[in-house]
Amino acid sequence: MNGVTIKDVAADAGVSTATVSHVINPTRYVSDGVSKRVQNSIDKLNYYPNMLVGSLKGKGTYTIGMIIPSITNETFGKMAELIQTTLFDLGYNLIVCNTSFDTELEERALNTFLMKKVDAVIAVPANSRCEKLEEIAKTNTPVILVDRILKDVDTDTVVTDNYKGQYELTSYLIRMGHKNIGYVDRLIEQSHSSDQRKGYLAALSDNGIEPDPENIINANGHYYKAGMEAGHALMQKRPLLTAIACYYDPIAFGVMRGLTDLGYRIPDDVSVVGYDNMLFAEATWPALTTAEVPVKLIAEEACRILKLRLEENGSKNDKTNTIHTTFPPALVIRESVKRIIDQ
Amino acid sequence: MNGVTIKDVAADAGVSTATVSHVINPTRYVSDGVSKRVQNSIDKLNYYPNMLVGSLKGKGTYTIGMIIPSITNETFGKMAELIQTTLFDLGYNLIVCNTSFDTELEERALNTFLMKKVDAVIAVPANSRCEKLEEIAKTNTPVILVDRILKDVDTDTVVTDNYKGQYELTSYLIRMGHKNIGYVDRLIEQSHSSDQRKGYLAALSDNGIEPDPENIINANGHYYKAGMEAGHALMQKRPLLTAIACYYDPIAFGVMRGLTDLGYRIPDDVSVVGYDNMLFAEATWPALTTAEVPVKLIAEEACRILKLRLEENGSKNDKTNTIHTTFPPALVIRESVKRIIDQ
DNA sequence: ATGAAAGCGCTAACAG
DNA sequence: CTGTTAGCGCTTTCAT
Repeated sequence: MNGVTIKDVAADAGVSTATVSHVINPTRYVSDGVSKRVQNSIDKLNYYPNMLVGSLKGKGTYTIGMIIPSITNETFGKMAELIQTTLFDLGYNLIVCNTSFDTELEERALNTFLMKKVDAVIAVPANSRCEKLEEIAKTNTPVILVDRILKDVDTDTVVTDNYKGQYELTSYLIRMGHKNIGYVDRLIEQSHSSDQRKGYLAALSDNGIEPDPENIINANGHYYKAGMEAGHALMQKRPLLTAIACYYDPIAFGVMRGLTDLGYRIPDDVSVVGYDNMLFAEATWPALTTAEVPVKLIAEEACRILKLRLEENGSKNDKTNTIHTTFPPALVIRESVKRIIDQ
Repeated sequence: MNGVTIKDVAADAGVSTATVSHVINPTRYVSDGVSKRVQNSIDKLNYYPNMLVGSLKGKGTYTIGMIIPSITNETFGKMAELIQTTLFDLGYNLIVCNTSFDTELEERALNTFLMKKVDAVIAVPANSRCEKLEEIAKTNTPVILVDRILKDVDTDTVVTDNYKGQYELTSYLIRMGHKNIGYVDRLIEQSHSSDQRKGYLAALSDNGIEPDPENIINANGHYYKAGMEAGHALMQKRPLLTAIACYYDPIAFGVMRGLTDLGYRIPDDVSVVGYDNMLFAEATWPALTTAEVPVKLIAEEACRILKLRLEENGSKNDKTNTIHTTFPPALVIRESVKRIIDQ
């Protein structure tokens, strides 16, 4: 039976609740004998101090709220896990809410965070706007945006530089001698995806290659099948392409499969690169060259900032300016790109 | 600025805190005019009622604690996500703690659950024993075990029948004409893995095939590379095998890769089956025949039981007996098995 | 070296 | 129809 309170312990040990409190914390001297008696009662009764009460006394809840589109997504999942374990070490628990890109759900989740008095919010928002997050940001509850930025909100942000990631990947293709480089883009326009495409375009321009809109196609989904279709369609209308960059590993995998079905050999006839370095990218055939979102760095930085904000709130100092950290993805070179130029 | 309390609202609206409370909940009649005034103040001040206080008044925290080895694991991640979203609809939040199979971490997580007064615990325990969980199970905090069972604890359980899953998979191979069937097992002995191997062995015996211990090999890890090595080793010592069953999809993928390197064609020379139906199983070449853990059913059943227990606790009725549900995995037939017998 | 009691935010029983 | 107040579990002054 739970519901053992400090009173029960105090009664059992024959002391006041104050003394029990001081034994637990320990916030003032308690004689050895009394201390032991109290400990015994605690153990005997299976007493677990109610942390929620502390929040009534201005101590914070030691709970952080996190919204995320889906922990099932490999990148997001890793972030959530890393953040959770790091925060746990700092004495905080994480309430995670999956939003599946549903704005309404997102808002409801944030509302419960507010009612549960979370000490901070970590968000991978569904869209580029979120009123509730704007509202919370004005509050003294810290908000930290991860992997996605938000319009009209001034909060700390920790993001990937997808422009640079795709720029590097495309530049790599060019260094390997490719000039006719296709790009499979996502259908829905989001800030970070357009950054990625811009990186592809800029790399071409910067290397004296005129970008051709016809070399870009939109995949109809985020799954490998969409990649197969896109690969088919793109190669059929642009047979001279020697390389295809894709916004996402599963799409790249689909493109490889699709082109193989069409009789192309990868990478001998067509080189392919993905994006995200998902677990299976190492296991495709040929193994996929891609760019890796530095999830671990992002999670660590988010926690570092969080800790900072939490400490600031505790000491009632002036808030320092918002922090914006950007991490470039790392090029992961494997076997899906062929060098078609002499060294 | 947060920290707006019911008092602030009451003062702003010129009413008592009781009235504000009754407007929010709504638990007694409040005249239209007053009600509107209060609502206005609430909106104006951005008041969010403190849910944590309710728990002091015996209302529960509407928070559920979940321990899980790693949400990064595809199956566990799906479970956590499905459980979280379902519980959210029921008005509950989920505190997730990743234990990475660390018993000590698991215990600490459970301790904080107790101090945060979670209304229930959902656990995918790291091992077959967990004292803290035993302790909690004796309490009136419901404990629901998912995907793993625990010795010496009488709690509700929702698990997969891995014996049956592997039995079905192996029987399928036999129906397709295979008699020399290898098995790649995991290294570490855990209850559910031995079930799986037993299913393999039983399917052989029940079909008049004498199990041969030499046909079984232990993979040195859970990643595809371990599968490659195991595949090599197994085929080298048992060249007559026509099929290999693996305890886990990534291992099966590794076996396919490894055997392909050795010059075998899959499934023409050797058939391969995996286990878990991970996302990439559809995308391997050939697409992997495997068994799917019915994650959705498991999550739904876990939530159904949870709801039941929560309601019971509320109504102080007698606890009904513990519920033990088992779901069989579903056979997912794709292209990695060849029929070598006439219909 | 320890106890008594106020008070955190809110609800519900009691008053009017 | 609405207000007053005790009390949930705990911490923390203030007393002793």
